[in-house]
Amino acid sequence: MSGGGCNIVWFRRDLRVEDNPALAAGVRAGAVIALYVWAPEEEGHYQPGRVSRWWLKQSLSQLDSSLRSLGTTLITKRSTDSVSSLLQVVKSVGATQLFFNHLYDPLSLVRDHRTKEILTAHGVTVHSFNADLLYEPWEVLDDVGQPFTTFAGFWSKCLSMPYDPDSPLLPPKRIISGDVSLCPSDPLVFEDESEKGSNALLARAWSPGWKSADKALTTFINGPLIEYAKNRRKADSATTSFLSPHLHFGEVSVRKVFHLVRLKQVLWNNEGNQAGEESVNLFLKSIGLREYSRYISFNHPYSHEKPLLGHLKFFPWVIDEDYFKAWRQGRTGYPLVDAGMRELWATGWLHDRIRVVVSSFFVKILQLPWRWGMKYFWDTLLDADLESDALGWQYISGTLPDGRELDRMDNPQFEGYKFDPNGEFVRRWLPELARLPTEWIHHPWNAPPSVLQAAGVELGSNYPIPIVGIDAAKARLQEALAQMWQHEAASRAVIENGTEEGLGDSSDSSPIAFPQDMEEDRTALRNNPTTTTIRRYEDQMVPSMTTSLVRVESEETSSDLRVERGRAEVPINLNMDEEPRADIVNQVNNLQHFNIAMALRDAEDSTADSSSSTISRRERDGGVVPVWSPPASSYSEQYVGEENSFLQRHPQSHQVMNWTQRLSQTG
DNA sequence: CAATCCTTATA
DNA sequence: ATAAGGATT
Repeated sequence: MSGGGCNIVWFRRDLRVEDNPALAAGVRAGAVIALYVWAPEEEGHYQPGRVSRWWLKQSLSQLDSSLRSLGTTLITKRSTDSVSSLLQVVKSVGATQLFFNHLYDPLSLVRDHRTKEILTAHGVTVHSFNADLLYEPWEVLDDVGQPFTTFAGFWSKCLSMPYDPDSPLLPPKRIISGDVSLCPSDPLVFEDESEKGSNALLARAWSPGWKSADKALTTFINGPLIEYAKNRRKADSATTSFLSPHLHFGEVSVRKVFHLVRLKQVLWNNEGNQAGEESVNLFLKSIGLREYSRYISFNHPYSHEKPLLGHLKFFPWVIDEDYFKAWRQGRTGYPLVDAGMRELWATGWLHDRIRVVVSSFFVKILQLPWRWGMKYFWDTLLDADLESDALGWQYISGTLPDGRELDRMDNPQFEGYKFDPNGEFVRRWLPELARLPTEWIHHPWNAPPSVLQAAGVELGSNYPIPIVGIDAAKARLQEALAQMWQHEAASRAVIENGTEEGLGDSSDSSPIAFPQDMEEDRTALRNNPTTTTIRRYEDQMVPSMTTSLVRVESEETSSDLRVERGRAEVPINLNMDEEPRADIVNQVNNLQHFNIAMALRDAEDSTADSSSSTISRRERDGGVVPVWSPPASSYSEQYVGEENSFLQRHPQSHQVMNWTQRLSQTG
């Protein structure tokens, strides 16, 4: 087939052939070149982390084999600028049309707009589609045509739209391939040597790709779904859908999920099965939250950087990298928090409830800047998703109109008994506490010395004393909030008096920089752009000793226990018992090195001085990506309203809402 | 039946 | 924290 008049289908986070509107349209239009462009530098701070890249690699390879069975292959390009890569491919294959599916994160909104402009200017017809949502953000409006500002309103509107979400499309029967020889693929590198060991562990628990996505969906709908309402609150239950990473990469379409769940609901309804109703509603609600995260991102395209409710910008964050490190490494002294953070570290996964616990602890008890926590989630979660995570952290930080109040402090001890009443979750991830009776498992600092001794727990030695006491945290939070409101009022007064802005605002004119060890080494990257980003960010590595291994020893038990617990400890079924565990046995023997290694790492890390350099470096690098530069306009509104200037500077192709006025009425 | 206590959920 | 709903008296 000659390249003339062929169509490019640009895959991004829609790595599937089923229910893929862009692919379907491309196939209908004629010969297809299926393209994936890997340009992580475009994502700025939010380049995919180790586990995301691990996932992506396999998902792409499965997409490629699907495409091959349909008649073409996936062309991959390594790039630092998607749009110019697209142009190159257009030229080399002589394409006349481009098809892609919408994304709603701030960078994609801008990049896709630019793509449309530039390619159109080059005579290419660009078609874009909704493949990620039940309804496009601009379709879901209230009675007066404004976007909703609370989830409840948004979601009930979604559920009562006058038309159903589009039905899932079947995969194409056959794809007429464009001339792929005109456009050779670049090899894409998604992991470096240092990451291989950590990544090897992931494969025991997860299998990326649309096939597993479909399987996970069916398994969930036919199994755990009916009990979802009951079970979703248990910290370590394997009763959630485990669909989030699949959904993030678009391996299964949310519309398919929605339709199948709805079918089940109808079925249960006809059987008079009431139990299923609540479960279905709750599960669909979690799908709805994902929708809402896109909705928020579209309507507030700065929400990953800036709080939606402006007052939070006056919050006096505690800039303490030792706190931050203790949180990341699960050494805060609060067992539920620590267990969660160790699970995240070792597996890239965390139950939804525990995400709330650890992030709330982060913001309210440690009072670290929420963006640090969000960035860590982004770097370490298998289902890292900018829109969802931004929504989650803003919810926790009290900057959504309907989020939690910031002054409502959650107590990890009580939450522990709520979500992990028998302490099983804590014992699994904190083997050093394994022998502590349930009575004390969530507050070892209160346990009598004799109990601690019997359990082999030495507070301050093999398990930390709480790094911040609850009472102290409460006091500090009250103080911080008072200060925040005071500054907020002062700033508003300044504006109302018509005084020139700028007073007292200077410190907030740019977000608090990430600690330096969180930043990519861009120099290395620029010198060698074909490799993945080099990071000095060690938390992306599984600790040489994973907690599961510690457990094996501490419980001095045989392999069958390991197998049985291993099932629960990793989210998805796999046959751990078939694995020869020589590697693990080896590491178990090195158990004692675990804490030492950590201590050494701490010592090394403390030499790195974080802070100031980050921002200027970012500014210098601003040419490639539309870098977020916070506008210098006033703070007169309770809701941060400056994204209008963002939109003016970075226009979007999708319809843009004038929601600002609407928002300021709500607060 | 109303008042009160208790549980639960909270995007 | 608090509001709603359920259970209890």
